[in-house]
Order: sequence, then C-alpha cells, then structure tokens
Amino acid sequence: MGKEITSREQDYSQWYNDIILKSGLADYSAVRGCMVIKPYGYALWENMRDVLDKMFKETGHVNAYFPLFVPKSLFEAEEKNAEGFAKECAVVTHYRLKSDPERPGKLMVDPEAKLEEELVVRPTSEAIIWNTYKGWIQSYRDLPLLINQWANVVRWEMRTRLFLRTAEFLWQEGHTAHATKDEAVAEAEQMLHVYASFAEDWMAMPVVKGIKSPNERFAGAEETYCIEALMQDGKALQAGTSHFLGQNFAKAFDVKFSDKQNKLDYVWATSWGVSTRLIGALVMAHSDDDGLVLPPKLAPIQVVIVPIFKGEEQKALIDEKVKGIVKSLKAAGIKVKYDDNENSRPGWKFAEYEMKGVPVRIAIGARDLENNVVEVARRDTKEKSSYSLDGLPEAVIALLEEIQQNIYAKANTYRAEHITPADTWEEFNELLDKKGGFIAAHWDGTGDTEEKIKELSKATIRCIPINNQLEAGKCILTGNPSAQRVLFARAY
RNA sequence: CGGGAGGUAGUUCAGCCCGGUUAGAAUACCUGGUUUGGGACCAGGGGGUCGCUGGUUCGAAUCCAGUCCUCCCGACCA
Repeated sequence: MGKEITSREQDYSQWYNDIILKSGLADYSAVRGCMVIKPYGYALWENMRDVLDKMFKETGHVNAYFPLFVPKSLFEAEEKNAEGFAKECAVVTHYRLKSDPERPGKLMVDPEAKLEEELVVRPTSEAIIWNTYKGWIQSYRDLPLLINQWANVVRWEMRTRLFLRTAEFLWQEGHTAHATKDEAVAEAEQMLHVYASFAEDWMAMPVVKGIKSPNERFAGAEETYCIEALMQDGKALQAGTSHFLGQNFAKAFDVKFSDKQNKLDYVWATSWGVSTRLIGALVMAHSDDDGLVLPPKLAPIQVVIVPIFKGEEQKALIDEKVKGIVKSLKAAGIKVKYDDNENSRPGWKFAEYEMKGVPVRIAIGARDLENNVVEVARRDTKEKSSYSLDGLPEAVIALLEEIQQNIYAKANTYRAEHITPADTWEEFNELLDKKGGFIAAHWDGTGDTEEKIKELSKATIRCIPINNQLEAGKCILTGNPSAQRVLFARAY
C-alpha cells in the first residue's frame, strides 16, 4: 500500500492538497499561512522562472533587487495603491528582542526598541521602487527604464491555500518607466502577451487575454490586463497581470523628466507580475486522480528509467545498458533520471513517478534486453508501448513534444466547451451552478451592477477579452443596453 | 476574522465520552532471507515531550482553560 489521493469527484479541494503534499511540491510550515516549497516544487519553479527570465531579457528588461521593507510614509504616498493593500500588510514596529525577566530563557520584544517609523513588509514594491526611480530619471535619455525583480512579498491573507494564496509568496515584478503614454501602454500589452505565451507554450495552459473591469483593477492602475485560466472544476484563475499605471506613481513620487524640448513632464509607468500561484494553476490544469501531470517543457524530470530485474546478474546487465541510454538521452537535452534504488520495487516506482507527474517512464528488463527494446509509458494517457533502442532519443523527444501538445489540446478543448453564452439571468445562474466555466454575458458596464451580480451569484467579471467582438445586447441583470459580452466566472 | 472539524510513531488512524499496568494498529523505517514486467512476502527489531502552556486530581492522551498550526464553509482577497 502506498500514498492514496482523494479523487477530484469526491472532494476537489482535498484532491488539490493531496497532490501537492504527496507529490512533494510543498509542505505546511509552523507559520500560519506560509508554506515550505520542497525541492521538487522549487525545481519546477526554477524552470518556470528561468524561462520567464529569458523572455524578460529578450524584451529588453534587466533584473535588480529592492528592499523588503517599505517605510510607511513612502508606502502611503500613492493613496489608492496604499488603501488597496492596507488591510493585508505585515508591519515591523520593533528592531530588537531582549531576555524576558519574568520567564527565564525566553525572549520578549524590547519596548525601548520601537521604530520611529514603522516598516511595511512589501505586498508589492511600487512605492519603494518609484521612490528610487525619482533619483534615477532626469531626462528622456534615461527612459525607458525597464527593470524586473524576483522577490518574495507578503500579503496577510485570512484564508490561505497552498500556492494559490499564501501569506508569503515568490514572484517577479516588472516596473517600467516611459516617456509617453503610448509606449507605456504598449509595454503593458507586450508583457501580457509574454505571459500568455508562457502559459500556453510552456505550461500548456490556454488562457484568455483581457482587461479587468474598473472594480477588479489593480489599486493605483489606469488599466489592468490579465490572463485568465480555467481550472478543471470550472473555476477561473487569474494567472498573471500587467498594469498600465498612467502617471499615478510618477505624480505620487514626483518623478519628472525633461523631454527633447526641455519641457518637464511626469513619466508613464507599468508594472506586471506572475507568482508561484502559477504552480497551483499548473496542478489544477492537467493533473488527474493518480497525481500530478506536468508539461514536459517544465518538468524537473522528463524521463524516469526503472529497471526490472531478477538477481544481481541481470541488474548489472541492465545497469550497463541504461548507462548508454541515459547518456544518449542527456546528449539529446532530455532531463532523465535512472532510479535503480533497490529498496523499492518497480510497481511502487511506477505509482510514485505517476504521482510526481513525470511525463515519460521507461521500464527495462531482461526480456527487453533480448529484443533491443524498452517499454515506454506516457503519463498523460497512461499508454504503454514498446520502443526500439535504436533511435530512442529522437523517439522520446517526439513523444515529449506530443505529450506537451496533447495536454494543451485537452485543456483547450475543456476550455472551449466551457465558454458558454447566457442571455437571461436564470440561464446565467443555472450555468454557474451546473456547468461552471466562463459565461459570456452582457453587462451594462457599471460597477454597481457588477457588484450586485457578484453578491447574487458569487461570479465576478474575469475580464473583457481583448479584441472582443462587439455585439449589442441587454445586461444580464438590469436589462440596460450593453455593447459587448464579458466573461464571468466563479474564481479562485 | 466568524462557524465547523482536526492535531497521538515518518504517514494514516484507534484509544478520549466513562481518568488508573509498560499508549496500540496498519503502513513506513532498520537487520536477515526469499523476491522483482503495476504500490512483494516471512522472521526479528528500533521508533512516542499524546501540538504547546497552565489548571483540576493521589494519578491526565483522556476532564477544564488558554494558545499555536492545519482542513472545510463563510466574510475578505489590488
């Protein structure tokens, strides 16, 4: 007997937790709302990070690092942004502990070490960064400023879930400054496309590109672009956001530049980010009741080789053969692991690597040696077939590519089947309750109506798709005229 | 932050209501042997501050209070 996971049908939330804990992605910690990312999960994050980092560099960005702490006076400078985050900020008020005279061996906060000004633990870094940019930007020649940072942030969430919402998480945040509005808007849009292609080409996760309604917009932004993904339980998940910040932060932090005519103006800004939440999205996009299913292009282990043998003699022969296979696969750029641990049997390993979502498993035994073949099993469909050792690396590369495409196609079909139009309020609610997914419905464009729909149905406007088809209609709730359908869903 | 559930061996859990030998099981782990094409079997063995703190009691895993962590539901979530 081994590790069992709860089925999706039985309890979707528990299934999600089981997958993460039992595949070794992450663990709970002694700190409320904070998790430990375990080596296997961190390896996955590193792969995602490396790909994204390369994409950022290719679009002209450079990395830097800004402080974890933000003085309260800076934090509150951009009022809307500060207000938006105020309720979930961790705040440092003291800088020293001392021995507790009443409890030997224990410590207490030293009341004499109170900070003159509190430090906010960054929930996002606009404040500290714009305060810094002020000193870096004088002329149009200093623009554009295209900086990204990989960092941790803290948001004191009331209810947390592994990867999807934790009090501390890892992310990247890009912060750019531009001379013109058009250029800043183009930057925000460009990064949206970068995120979308990462999600689709690497995570094999189809996304809808769109803009947020004013209610869902980032605090302090003029426009928020987003990619929205659909999970297997029919709920939507915001997978990345990119913001056009206008001149809001430039004004709040007094960041001005001289243009070619020597006229002073505030700079235009963007910010954009994706986080370890993407791992939660990845889990829910492809996995099944046997465990994780990882896209080959991001999997920490792409191929695992399991030997099947009777006795040391056979084992030695297989070891020898596998040595060559591993070498040829590695030479072909494949991340391969040979699990010759003799303490667990093949069946146990099969189940274990399925749990961990390894895309391809190769089993090799005495019978295979005689026939110059191996048994190749793919994680996505569970199909097994016999592959010749001749040309194995090429065949494996092709199979990995096929798996990547197959899981994308599967997710894409699911999504296509779960974008449903609704024209009446009854239909809208029935779809939400019975089918889930995105519901394309007319909305009169007001925040009040959006709020009311949310209250009544628990569904929010996920986005207004970019290049949305215009179509005159009536608001699903109020019947007021509407120019286009927007996507609603219940969301994470 | 509100409601509910939970925390006992690495893991899953029993024991708790009704306090009383040395706190159990399965699984995992260690040793030896037999095994190995889907989570092996036999024999032997090691492993526990019963989440933490305090209280009640001759005696607490068990009763009481506080506290920490987790899960589920809700509120909240740029």
